[in-house]
Amino acid sequence: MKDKAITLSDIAQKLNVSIVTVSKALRDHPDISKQTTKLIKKVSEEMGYSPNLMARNLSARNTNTIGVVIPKIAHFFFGSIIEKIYDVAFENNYEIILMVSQENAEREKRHIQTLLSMKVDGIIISISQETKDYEIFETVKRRGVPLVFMDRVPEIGGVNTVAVDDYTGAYKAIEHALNIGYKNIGHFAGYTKINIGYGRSKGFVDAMNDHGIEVNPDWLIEGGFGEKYGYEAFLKLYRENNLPDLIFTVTYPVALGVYQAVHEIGLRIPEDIDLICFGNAKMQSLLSPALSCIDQPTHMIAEKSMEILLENIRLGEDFEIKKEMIDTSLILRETCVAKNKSIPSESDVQNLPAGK
Amino acid sequence: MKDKAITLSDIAQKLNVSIVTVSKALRDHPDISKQTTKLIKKVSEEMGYSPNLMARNLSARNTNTIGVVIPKIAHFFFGSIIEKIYDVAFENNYEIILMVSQENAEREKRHIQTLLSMKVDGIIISISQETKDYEIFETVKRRGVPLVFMDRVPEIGGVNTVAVDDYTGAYKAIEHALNIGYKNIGHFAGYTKINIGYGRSKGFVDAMNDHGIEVNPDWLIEGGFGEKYGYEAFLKLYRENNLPDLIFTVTYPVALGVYQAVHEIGLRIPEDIDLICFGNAKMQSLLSPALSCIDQPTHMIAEKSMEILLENIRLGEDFEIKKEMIDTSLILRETCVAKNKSIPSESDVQNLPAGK
DNA sequence: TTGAAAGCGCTAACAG
DNA sequence: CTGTTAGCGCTTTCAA
Repeated sequence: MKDKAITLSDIAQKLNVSIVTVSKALRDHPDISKQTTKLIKKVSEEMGYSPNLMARNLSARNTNTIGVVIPKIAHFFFGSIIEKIYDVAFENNYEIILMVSQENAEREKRHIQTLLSMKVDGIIISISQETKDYEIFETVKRRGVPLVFMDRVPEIGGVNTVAVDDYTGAYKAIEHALNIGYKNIGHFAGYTKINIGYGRSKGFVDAMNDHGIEVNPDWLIEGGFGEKYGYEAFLKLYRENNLPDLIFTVTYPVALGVYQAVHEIGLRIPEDIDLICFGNAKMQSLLSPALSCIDQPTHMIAEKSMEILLENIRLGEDFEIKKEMIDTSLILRETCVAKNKSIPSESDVQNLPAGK
Repeated sequence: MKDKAITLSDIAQKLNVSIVTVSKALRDHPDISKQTTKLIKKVSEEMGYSPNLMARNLSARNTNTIGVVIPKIAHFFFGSIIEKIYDVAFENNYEIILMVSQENAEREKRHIQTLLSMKVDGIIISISQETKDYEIFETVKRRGVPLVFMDRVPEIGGVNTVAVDDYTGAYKAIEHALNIGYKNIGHFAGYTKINIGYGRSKGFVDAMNDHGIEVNPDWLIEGGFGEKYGYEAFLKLYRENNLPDLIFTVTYPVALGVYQAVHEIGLRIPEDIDLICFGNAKMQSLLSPALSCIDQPTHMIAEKSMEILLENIRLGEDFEIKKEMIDTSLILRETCVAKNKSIPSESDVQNLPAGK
């Protein structure tokens, strides 16, 4: 009933040539004459030949495949990065094997092992929020598999990294807030053990201190990068009757959690509590009030990561480690634009992306 | 410099046993004694062995790998489905090869061919909005590769499908709108050539007609499933000075496009124009006003699709084609709750998902 | 220009 | 219980 897949040998038999000839012809090897190449291609097309990649990759040394490991996928930041990675891979004739760690270090490790077993040509990874053991990354390096850390970068040397300038982004945002009159500023910091949490948190603290304001430790809360954490952290402060005037959140899901809590309690933004977050998503401009943020250009992160990885793959041993730093920009919408007033700013009206 | 990967033969040599013994031991084959199995496992662990999946899959007949093709990824609906698919795959020890067609039929076809070449054990696909040629799906069937169509389903027989009950969902939503007093209802219908567009559109038309209201053709606009289309369709009606009272959009991104346009123009929802859409996303409850919608349970779609596919893989020829229909539910928030009034409903306060 | 031989790393069938 | 023999489908020498 079901067709068996056509193999090189089927084609060879039909044409009374050797398997090798067919193999070469299909890959436009100069050994084979134009004429036979053409014939062979035509026939294999007719027969519905499709190469067995397992076999091809077993004898060849490269798979034209890139492994990508991310912590989450139903998340604008990663979704957007992934989309771009897929596009760049497609243009360069690479396949992507995407793995999702769900912020779980154990799972992440298994995924990397699987990628090694799959003989991917290179790996791009954004580590989980709980990853502490970097041994597996050493293994990857030892295997000679090109590796790029993206956004969430561990503290190990000799690896490619593409990171966002978290520190400066946070610093400038807080500086802006101070300039418009805020003093009582809190920070929902996520995990400060991960570079992104650390950089953003440090930017916050330094900006405060540089402006002669001491950080209130009650308002500096660690926890996670998701909504639930923002929701709970806000409720905690609210119950303690100890709200700052402005909260700077480490990611935008954390800010959404705050919105949610604020809505439920019946408070108002920005009158009762004002907000700004690290990370952009097009939905933020549709929130009410529209959420201001520090924008990380996801497509650039994706492009840079792919660019570095592909070059590393191409050059192999000759490649020199690259550390890329991506700049952020402050996008002011309707939050964090004036202390204790709800003045919609004249700021950037976000245009819709063209390709939708 | 770089370590070569350890193979079975390396382990065999070190232990003075045959390759086969090692191979069997590592897979807990009953042939091998507990003791040697234990020893072999210990040693290969120490040596850092990781199986070569290319080789394994070439000699075995299955790859424990599932191919998934979707039109977009940076989109709540698909992102959410994909996340769940990854989870279910992980639990069942399958790997996922995810391909993104970007709503492009040509690309979709190439992706499917690649998946066949990769010898995936099965394929789940949500077809692109422009897919017309179904020949490739026949090829998949002929190859005997289990196939499940998810959400967007082509009109061909003899295939597994997991679809949402678009018709009933749309019908009930419109019925609700009519009940609360709306008569001038428009519909941004996307592509009605695809099942989801067709079903939703038909539900809309039938509900209207069944309640004795004729559909105004000016208010029934086709175009696409993305924001840009919603944005432009609304502007078109606005410029023509021909707005209905309520617009039912085929997807939630289309509704977001409308929000965007409405904001820019300076109109208000729901006073000037009211909205309801097909498809839920947690951000909708944070919009102002919170957007009412017809909820499609993404996790159930993902689970059902995987369940059917895995069973089809397990049973092979003995499997009987399944057609699954997923029910929707109406979630009323702050739009489409009362004609020409902005009354926040007492409706479902959406709780946060636990696992975030 | 073509093809025969060898092998990529692994598994399945059989025999000892 | 263990190992020998044959491949899986393809590519890469190397000889004709």
